[in-house]
Amino acid sequence: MQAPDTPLTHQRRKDARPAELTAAALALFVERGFAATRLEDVAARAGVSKGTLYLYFGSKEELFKAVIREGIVPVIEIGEALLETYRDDPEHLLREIIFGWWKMIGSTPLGGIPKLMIAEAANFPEIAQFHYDEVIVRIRRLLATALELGQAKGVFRQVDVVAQVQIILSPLLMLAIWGHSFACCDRAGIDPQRYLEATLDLILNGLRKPRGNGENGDAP
Amino acid sequence: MQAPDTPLTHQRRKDARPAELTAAALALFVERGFAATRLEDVAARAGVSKGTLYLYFGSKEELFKAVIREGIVPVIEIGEALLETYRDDPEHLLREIIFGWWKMIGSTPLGGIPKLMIAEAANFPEIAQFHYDEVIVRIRRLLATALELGQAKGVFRQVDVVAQVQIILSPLLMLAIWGHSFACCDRAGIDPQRYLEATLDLILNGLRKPRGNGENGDAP
Amino acid sequence: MQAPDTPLTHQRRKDARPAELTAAALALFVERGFAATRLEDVAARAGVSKGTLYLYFGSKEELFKAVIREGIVPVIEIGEALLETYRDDPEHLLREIIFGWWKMIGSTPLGGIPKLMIAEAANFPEIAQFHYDEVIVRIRRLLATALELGQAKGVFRQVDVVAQVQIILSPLLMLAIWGHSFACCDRAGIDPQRYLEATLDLILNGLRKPRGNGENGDAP
Amino acid sequence: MQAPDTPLTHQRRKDARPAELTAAALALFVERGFAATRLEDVAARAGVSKGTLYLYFGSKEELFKAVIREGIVPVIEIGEALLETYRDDPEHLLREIIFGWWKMIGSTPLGGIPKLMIAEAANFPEIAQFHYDEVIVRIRRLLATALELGQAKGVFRQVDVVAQVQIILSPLLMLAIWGHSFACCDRAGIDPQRYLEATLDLILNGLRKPRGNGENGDAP
DNA sequence: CATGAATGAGAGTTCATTCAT
DNA sequence: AATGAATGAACTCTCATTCAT
Repeated sequence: MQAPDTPLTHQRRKDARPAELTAAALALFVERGFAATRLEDVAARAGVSKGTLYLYFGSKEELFKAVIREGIVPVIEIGEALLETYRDDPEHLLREIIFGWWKMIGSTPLGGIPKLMIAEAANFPEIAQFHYDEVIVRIRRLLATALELGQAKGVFRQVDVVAQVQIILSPLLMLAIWGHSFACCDRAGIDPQRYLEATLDLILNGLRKPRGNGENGDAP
Repeated sequence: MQAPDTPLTHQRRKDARPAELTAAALALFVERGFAATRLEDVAARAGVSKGTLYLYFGSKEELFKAVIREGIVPVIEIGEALLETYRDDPEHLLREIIFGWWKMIGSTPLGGIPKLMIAEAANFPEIAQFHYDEVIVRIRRLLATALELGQAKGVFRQVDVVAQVQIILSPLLMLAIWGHSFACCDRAGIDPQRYLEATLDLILNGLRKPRGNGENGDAP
Repeated sequence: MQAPDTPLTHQRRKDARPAELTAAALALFVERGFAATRLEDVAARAGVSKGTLYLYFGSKEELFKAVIREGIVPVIEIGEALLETYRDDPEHLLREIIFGWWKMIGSTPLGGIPKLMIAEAANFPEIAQFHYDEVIVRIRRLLATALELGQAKGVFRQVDVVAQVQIILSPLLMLAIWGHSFACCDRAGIDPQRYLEATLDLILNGLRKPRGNGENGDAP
Repeated sequence: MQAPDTPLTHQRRKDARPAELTAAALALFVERGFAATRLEDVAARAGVSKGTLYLYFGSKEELFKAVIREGIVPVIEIGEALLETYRDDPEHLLREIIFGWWKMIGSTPLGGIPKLMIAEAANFPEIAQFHYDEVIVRIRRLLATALELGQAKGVFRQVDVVAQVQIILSPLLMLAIWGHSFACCDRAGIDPQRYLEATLDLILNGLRKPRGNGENGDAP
């Protein structure tokens, strides 16, 4: 059975090229950093010649921008959909966010973006701003909504939501970052599932309203 | 009779040079990354000429190694001393570790090292290994001891200590990293003290053995 | 019944292609120089794709040769015809040569060729030689003949014909060159007609045998 | 007998370098054009390495600017001095300008600048403007003054001075240009002295007021 | 000790040229 | 016949490193 579409014709390649190139670039930028990555290596990894890169991206910086821009599209609708699905069960919602993030971002090549953006933020302020506005802010908002939902439902105690959101995100980001930095030094590297379970354990226990008495957990 | 510090000034400068150079290098490496930092800029920031750098460090990589090596000295004794001082009060110990780290490391130029090492770990595996062995492992051990102390004292519940140590470290590292990356995008950036208080709040509440009834599931 | 020019249009385009391409190339070579002209721009100016150029010219240098070769065809018969027409009136002949040259060459796109050839002569000696032999030498010969005619007729005094020919040509060439170089800097640029009239004025007055007395110094 | 100054010390080289480099660049830019000249060749011709160029000039274009800028300094005072010296003898003044120009500019490496500037004017409009304002305009002014002086003295007839200035300059410029373009094709190339004599001959005869009658030469 | 002029390997970028469609 | 995606050699420019002063 033949696929009905023309197989690997010129046009087909051309359409796929940008994504192939940004994928190759992402991998190398994450591994080596922007400055230490040679465009020739990016091209080679994508199976093309150095010059071909310039048919699709005007400069190394353009390529970098494209890499970052593509890294956000998937992130966005995922979480917001979860919000609707698990509106009634904040703890379950938190679990879904955390494991969903790992499945769709953290464990994929996109998981390298946090490391990359952190390393290059100071060198590319405008890209950093873009990433901040389009990714970070939105993820924080998602988490904040989850926490507030839990508080409204009386499941979570009153906490500094703004701070907690950033705190809760940290172990997730560090998990992804770790995999692209010290993982190789870390002989007995921990299993992500176990790490995420422990994270959820700490967070839920840390946020949960104490049982028994109906009072606020912060009261002495 | 010569003032005793006039000749000393010259001598002192000479002795202080390496530290001045690594300080300058640290600042720039953290800001721009290793590859994107020009030795000329490092020299200029330290107030010397490019060639002078090579009187003290054989190469750019040597300089990098020195920067990392110096970044560990302070880390080490601080915590272990704390361990002895607060052996009887694990919650207080945790608080001292966290705020002590911020005061002595996180808020100082050394606070840039996590960002730097994360970014360059893959490019310099042996330096990464060194940093991992000498810094990361020891900090983890310190925290692990604190947790185990708390468990032994019945203050903390039974948890996955290996995982929790890494999880607890994450918000601290991210605080330091943030200050050297997205902080400038983050108009309403949170206050470190507030952030650390919230961190401690989550951790303690998350680790604490539930009060009153002795029948939490984790209890032995 | 088909309109007879519909099929012709296609055919005609095909036949006209080389000329369209050399015209586009001439314009850009003149404006930017050979090395600084991109074949892609030439193709775009001619309304074809880059690859099409290679259907007609084997290389950039081939294209350059073609441009130069075409630049000579018109030059040649013009003047020699004039020679016959104005054989009896050397002053009129000179005027016709000068203004004819301006009308048919200098003020047309071909007027850029002097600038182009001057700029590239050293880079393409063989093309320079070709242009020299086929254009320069012939124009000089034409002018020399005009001068000699005038001398024979007793209208012009005895001068160094070889030198005067080159001298007389200079203002013409410079007029054409100027239009493709400094013209844009030259706010109060002079009108070509006025310039050519003044040129003719100087030349004729400079060549003319003094009236009345037969004893001008140059006369034998 | 030792020269009293330190021979070829570091400092001495450094002072001489820019001029050595612009001299080398001038020669190659004139020969090949700006775009076709490789900086490596410029460096080699000046006896330094590629990188050294960048210690003195920030880019190829900067180097080009410097080349052009240096080409004007000598031009300026020469002529104006002549103006004072030969104020009383316009014909002699003209002769001095023409032969002085040849000796000090035309026959030296600076003689390549006209060709270079003509070729590159369209590519570097601002440099062209600079050269136009600082060189061309001033030379024209000098010549115009000479003509007007001659007219005031009754030696030259009334002519279109603006046009004549440009016309008179043409043979000079073409002489210089020729030497850097077609000279090699021109086996029987004319001797500059003879060419300049003929030029002066044409100009003076062309400008001179007819003898005998005191009337304007243009009158019929 | 300290300097900074000089180097040259290496990276980003351009563009003439080719060739499958 | 015409296209334009792909190539890779060549060029500009950078910067770690050296060394005469």
